[in-house]
Amino acid sequence: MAPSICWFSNDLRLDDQPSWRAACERGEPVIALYVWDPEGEGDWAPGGASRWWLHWSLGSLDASMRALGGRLVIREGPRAAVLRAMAAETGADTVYANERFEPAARASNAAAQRELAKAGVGVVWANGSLLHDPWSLRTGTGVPYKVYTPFSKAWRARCQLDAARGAPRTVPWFGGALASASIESLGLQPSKPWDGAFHALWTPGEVGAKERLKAFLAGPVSVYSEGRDFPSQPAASRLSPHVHAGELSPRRIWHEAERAASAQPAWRGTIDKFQAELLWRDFAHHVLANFPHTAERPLQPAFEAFPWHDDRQALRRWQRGQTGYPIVDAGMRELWATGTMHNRVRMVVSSFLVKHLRQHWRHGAHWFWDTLLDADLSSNSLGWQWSAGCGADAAPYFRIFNPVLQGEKFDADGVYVRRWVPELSQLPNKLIHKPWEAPTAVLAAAGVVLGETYPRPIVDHATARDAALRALSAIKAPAS
DNA sequence: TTTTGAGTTGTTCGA
DNA sequence: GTCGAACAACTCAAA
Repeated sequence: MAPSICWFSNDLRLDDQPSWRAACERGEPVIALYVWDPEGEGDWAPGGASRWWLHWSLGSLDASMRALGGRLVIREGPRAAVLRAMAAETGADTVYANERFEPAARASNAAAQRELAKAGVGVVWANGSLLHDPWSLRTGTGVPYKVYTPFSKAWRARCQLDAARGAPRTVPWFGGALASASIESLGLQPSKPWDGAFHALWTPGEVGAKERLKAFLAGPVSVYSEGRDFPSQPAASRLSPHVHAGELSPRRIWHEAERAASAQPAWRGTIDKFQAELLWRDFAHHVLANFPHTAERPLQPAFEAFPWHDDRQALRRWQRGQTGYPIVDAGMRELWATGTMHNRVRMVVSSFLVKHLRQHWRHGAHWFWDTLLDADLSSNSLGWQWSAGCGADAAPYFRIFNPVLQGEKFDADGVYVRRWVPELSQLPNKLIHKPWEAPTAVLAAAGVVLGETYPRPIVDHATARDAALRALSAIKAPAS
């Protein structure tokens, strides 16, 4: 019988990996293949931070396979051509792969499948990245959901979650010699070294992912529901980059969380909250898969006419964490230094960009895409459109975060700001989120010179808020 | 078809 | 300082 190819993409794991299991269980020789094909991702080729992660995650997967007596074969080029060539080279007649749901990836995967069919090679698709496929859940009238709550209710009522299945015990490795590109040759590492702090914070790969999940469910999850809004508390799971790379299956996470809840009944509520985030992730994929234009354009058509500003200088100051609003700057600097940003702060900085600076949400989406280790097209698009008020379940027009109040509420002791904006660290708690209100003597004592050691606010909150509200009313009720 | 209740994460103002 | 209401009107989803 002919060998088969297991084609890896955003599923860089062996545990609960349906296409890997299917390929191994077929019993014929298996080739484990990763194809580096950024062009197949359309306008959303992996950003810098995602590439950094991918580099190490591929290494981890290859190491796991070598420990099992095999290896990961890596090739570069258009997926259709690479897969077809590999099939021709090995005589493989079947490709096993997990589906992708982002519009460009879906299209190029479909094209690859057609190309393979011409050569008599079949593709067997599985879903390894979502709890549930994004197509079958529909409202009573048969259309996709646009609101999270009914989506989640329908999910809980109608979706059965299969058990997670461990890695296959034996792998019938393909015996022939196959050329493989080295991971280094893919050029995934940054040319300028901005990833200095990453290694201390992250362990890309399935092993690190499992450890982090275990550690999270052993303790921090118990305070997740109350603590997750406070950026200086260690209550976040920090699993998202692992999930994005596919090093953990969402199904595995769900079941492990369920197990923790059974062992600790008092944690039921907080674990519900945590599991709901997995449903949000599914919801984001549901929205992008069914409304494929929403990576670029607003779900709500009225927002096509929104009067965005185009101020490169302001955008740059936002990106660099130089807006003069400490909580915003702390978040943007955390992002740059660590490849992540606390969720609460993501909302604050995105609201600030689209409401206070009135820069198009796409600018923010692109910056996050390049700098976030967990950059996920579905979640990123949903999140930015939510912040801008133009997407599914969007924030109401009047919900404009006040960066001072957000700081005072969620970083009352200033621990988060002091960590990321050290030039303000000597200010007292009462002023750390609004240094421009500090008396001269206090500023001097703290070694702060506004406009020199730390910027003055780029915009006045009240003024910017009013302008944003006016802009929003303009697209809802155009002046006649 | 029409109606009804609701909509992740907020702020401001006036009492 | 605390508290409740207002902040548009619309869209979504289900009854």
